[in-house]
Amino acid sequence: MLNRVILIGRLGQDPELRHTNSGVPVCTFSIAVDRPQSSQQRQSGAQKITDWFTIVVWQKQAENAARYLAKGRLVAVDGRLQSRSWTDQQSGQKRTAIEVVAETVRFLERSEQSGQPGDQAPAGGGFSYGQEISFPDGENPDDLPF
Amino acid sequence: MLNRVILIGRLGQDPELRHTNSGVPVCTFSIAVDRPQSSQQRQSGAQKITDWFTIVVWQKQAENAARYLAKGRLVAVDGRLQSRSWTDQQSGQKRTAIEVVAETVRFLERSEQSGQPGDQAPAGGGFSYGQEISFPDGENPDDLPF
Amino acid sequence: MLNRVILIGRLGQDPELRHTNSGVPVCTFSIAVDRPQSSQQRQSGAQKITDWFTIVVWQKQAENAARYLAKGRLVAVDGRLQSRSWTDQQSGQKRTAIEVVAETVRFLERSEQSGQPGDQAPAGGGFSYGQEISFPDGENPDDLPF
Amino acid sequence: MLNRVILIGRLGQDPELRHTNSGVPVCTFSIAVDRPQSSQQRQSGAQKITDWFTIVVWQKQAENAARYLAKGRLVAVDGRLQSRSWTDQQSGQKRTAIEVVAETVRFLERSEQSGQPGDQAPAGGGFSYGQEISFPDGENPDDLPF
DNA sequence: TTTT
DNA sequence: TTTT
Repeated sequence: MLNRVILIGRLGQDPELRHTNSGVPVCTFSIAVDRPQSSQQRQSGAQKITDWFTIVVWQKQAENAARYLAKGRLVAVDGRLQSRSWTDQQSGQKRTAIEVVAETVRFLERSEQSGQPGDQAPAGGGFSYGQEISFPDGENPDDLPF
Repeated sequence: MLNRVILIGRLGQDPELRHTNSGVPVCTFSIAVDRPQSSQQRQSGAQKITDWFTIVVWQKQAENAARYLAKGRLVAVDGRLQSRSWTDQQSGQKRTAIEVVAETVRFLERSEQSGQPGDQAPAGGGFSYGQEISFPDGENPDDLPF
Repeated sequence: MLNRVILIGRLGQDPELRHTNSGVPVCTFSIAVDRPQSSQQRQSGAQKITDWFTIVVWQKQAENAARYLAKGRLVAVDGRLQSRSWTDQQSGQKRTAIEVVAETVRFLERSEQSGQPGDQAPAGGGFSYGQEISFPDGENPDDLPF
Repeated sequence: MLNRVILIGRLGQDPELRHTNSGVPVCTFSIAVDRPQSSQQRQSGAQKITDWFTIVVWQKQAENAARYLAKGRLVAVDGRLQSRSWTDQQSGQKRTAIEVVAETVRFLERSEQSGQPGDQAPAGGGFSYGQEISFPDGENPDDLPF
């Protein structure tokens, strides 16, 4: 009934852009979120614990994420948790994945440079540091293409 | 760096209480969270989609959750997302589970009656409708006992 | 850049429905949110502390809130914080109010009965317990009518 | 019963550190949070709308905030909303302020340099970019010293 | 009152 | 798999 997730973390890899059968863009990437350590833990040299989450964005912000985000970038994600179940073909076991479907993705660092040749911010400053990628879809008639 | 999840949903089964090797109580349960449907979807008779999430609570609130919650109860959970990875013994595959470690669990319905014989709210009203279960642990030296 | 608020509380009064000059419905109500008390505080008979917040909902959910909510009802609100400044006519002082603009409002209790004569849930179950009021506006060209 | 706020914004001024009568450190600062604009609004040259919020942090993180934050810095705040009422001495009117009591404050930008002479990060890297300020108090026996 |  |  209520379902809200907010995360700040860094992309572990460049984002991946796909399209549903009907052509709707979907972008996925994973982010690393460090678990808070007490100063005691830090001082004792305890190893840092990192949680990894899969983020899914749709439509326009999918395209923007694919264009402007890259491995290592820091982002803030505001969205909802979603569970997806399927039967593993190999083992016949039922498995479940949990992903964060982002409503908004905020870039928390200026991308000094495009990670890929040809990647350019639109003229006129259409896309810049700290800007909201756009707005969520919320209702996607199509299944995820993966 | 920032990791926050808020969910409202209903328990799919009675909660399970376990203890770590060092005796720390941990309670787990899963909740069903209905995905919002547009009124159009509702009217068209589209089937309701439900996401299932595993909730983990520690220490005192673990004991309280085990005592006062039961299948079907409505709760609000405020916590953080956590990923846990392991290698499946069967297939040798690496797998990951994502759980919500609750800081607070709120009961949103009066429990008309205890689900288990012997379950009683403490005298003096120590535990009542809409009350916070207690406070989070945040730093659990022990691994999950499962 | 990121702005998210989630509250669960009870209406202090019946909601008020107004309309902007261009006819857009806006509903406001205030909710009481109890501050968590430690069991120690409770046992020591410390008086309960309650925070009061103003909730603003727009458009369709404004109408629904006005129709189905009433003093005393328990709701979950997911939205964003907003500050509004004006100059007090009396004193000439600049003042600021902070409100929660709700994206979604969830009814956490079945409304056993309408609070007002004539208030009826639409036939066909269009509006029921635990349902999302509708979806947010997000962009309101008109100022608040108060 | 549930009360959660997450904000990302920039400090409008340097933070202020005070102490309660019993010596507990409290730090306050205000942050500017830009309201999202559609690209249409941006292109039409609509003026940016900014909401201002007061953040309150206690104890250790109060000291850290006072030491490491400064006007203009970008922070993520995770906390709870609080209302505070008092009677204005001038007018005799009852007034209310709403503040965000931060549980955690994250610095989202490297502070290239201390804003104040004498401000130095502790040797040994005790306090660095992207680190959590510390943990909240939650129960402050003393009133705010202002 | 901030910043890009 | 990230980053400081």
